[in-house]
Amino acid sequence: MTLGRQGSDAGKSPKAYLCARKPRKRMILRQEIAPLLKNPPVGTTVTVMGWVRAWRGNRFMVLNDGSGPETLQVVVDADQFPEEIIRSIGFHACVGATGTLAESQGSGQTVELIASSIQIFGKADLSKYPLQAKAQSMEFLRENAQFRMRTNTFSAVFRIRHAVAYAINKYFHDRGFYYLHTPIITGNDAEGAGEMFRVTTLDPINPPLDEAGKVDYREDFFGKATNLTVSGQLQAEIGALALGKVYTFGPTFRAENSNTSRHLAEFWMIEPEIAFADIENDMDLAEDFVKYLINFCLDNYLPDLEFLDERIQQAEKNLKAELRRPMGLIEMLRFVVQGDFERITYTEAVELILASTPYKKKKFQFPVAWGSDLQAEHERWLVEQHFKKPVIVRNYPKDIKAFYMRLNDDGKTVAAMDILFPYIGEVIGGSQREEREEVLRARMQEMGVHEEELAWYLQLRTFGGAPHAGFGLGFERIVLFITGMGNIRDVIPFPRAPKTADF
RNA sequence: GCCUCAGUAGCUCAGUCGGUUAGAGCGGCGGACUGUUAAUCCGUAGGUCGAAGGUUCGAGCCCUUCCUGAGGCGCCA
Repeated sequence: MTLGRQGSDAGKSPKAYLCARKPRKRMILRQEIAPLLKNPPVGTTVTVMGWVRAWRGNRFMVLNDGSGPETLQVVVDADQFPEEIIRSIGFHACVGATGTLAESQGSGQTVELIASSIQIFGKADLSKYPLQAKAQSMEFLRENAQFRMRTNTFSAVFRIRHAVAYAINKYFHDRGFYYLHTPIITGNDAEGAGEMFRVTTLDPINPPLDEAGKVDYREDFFGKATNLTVSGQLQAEIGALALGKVYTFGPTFRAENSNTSRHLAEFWMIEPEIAFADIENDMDLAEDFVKYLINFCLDNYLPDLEFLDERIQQAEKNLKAELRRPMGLIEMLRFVVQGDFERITYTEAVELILASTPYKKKKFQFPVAWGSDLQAEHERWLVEQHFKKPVIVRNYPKDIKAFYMRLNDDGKTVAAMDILFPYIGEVIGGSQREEREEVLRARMQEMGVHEEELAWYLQLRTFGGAPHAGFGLGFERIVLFITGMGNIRDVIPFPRAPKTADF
């Protein structure tokens, strides 16, 4: 039995993963299909276990066990097995098969398993089972999330999701960062990143009231009003100003009524925070980091990416040429990691948009002016039409950015940066943090952030402060980009969004 | 939260100008076949047309409200 496959663990002896004791008699022993097919031991007896992807001609059973996108065709001589066994084989039934691995007589695969014994683990009654052996809509599969990982598309998506998560931890670990767990329940109401979910144990029908007749949170579990976190950044800064380089990687919650294919109410976010760093260091780290994640998937999960690439091309075959993606998935991923991201200032971005053809032809719906935020249509023009590659925009007007971002010498802009990707828009938002106590205090006042709530945050500047910077990467957004999926709800196993909390 | 589109069989969809008994492909079920590649062939069952209300002699189709989904926008990662 082997764990791990194309990753850095591949090639190690399978024994390394088993405990030292000898296999017991009743222990289930199987070989996983993806590693088996890398170097197929033709002529030997093997046992595989998985779910039936296709059952053709009462003779050919195609198995997949999730170890990769690869399938193994099992040849079943119906006369050699009881009818009950044969009748139990069907789409997405769970089956084990033992037999001899042989060169395939057919043309769709190189090897196949000639079954000598078959074990039915779980039948799937096709008159009731919702999925079919054909292309199904993403929406339908989302409603049947208990089964969707058995499909080619979603098993590939979730293997890639794993790969990205692993690569994140590996990247930071290899570079001396420490993984910091910031709180999921927070008493800060000043994180400044949108609407929050209230966490309470008070009776919602009959809550305790204070003298003013308002809900008395002094009687709540934590003795104060608490919420689910919208960001671990402020706490990560504590870590950076002690451990030097830290990152967080955990769930984040935003109670915004966002109905788009790029937003979730519960998503995972990576927030590195580094001491002794300015906005330039921050951009260098962010660019190197996302390129690493993409390269890791290209190097270790290419079969899954190839499947997803093929799937997108099939889906877009019937679209008009101008609606199709200009590049295939893998082609685009290679393109992104090969070149430098374009780096421009907000001011330059505004100038470029004002000089653009769509602006002159009044194709943009929203006005463009220095001081207002770039609209999605402007960002898309910059990334997809003008530069045709990822773009980092930095030095935004201070009035449209958060209080903790470092004020530039011009007094008008802050050292903030957004990385914009084709198709998915903003994938990273970051900044150099304001380390000058008096400037920070003034900014908090300006933005209406109460000092007393963030006294500890200000103290990081009073005592042993340092220039520092960091950014937030939306985990599902980068998975969305790497898999080429169209909706962020399809790259998280159990999506949470407005009116959506099934499973 | 806003705009647009959609909701008809298990799935994907067609349904003309409001008119008799609502259709197809796939899937299911029954059978045939057995070196297939989403196998193929024959047969067959399956619908409260998203919900409620309204207009009309008559509504899948028109009107109102609501629910759900998709795409776009805003908020952001």
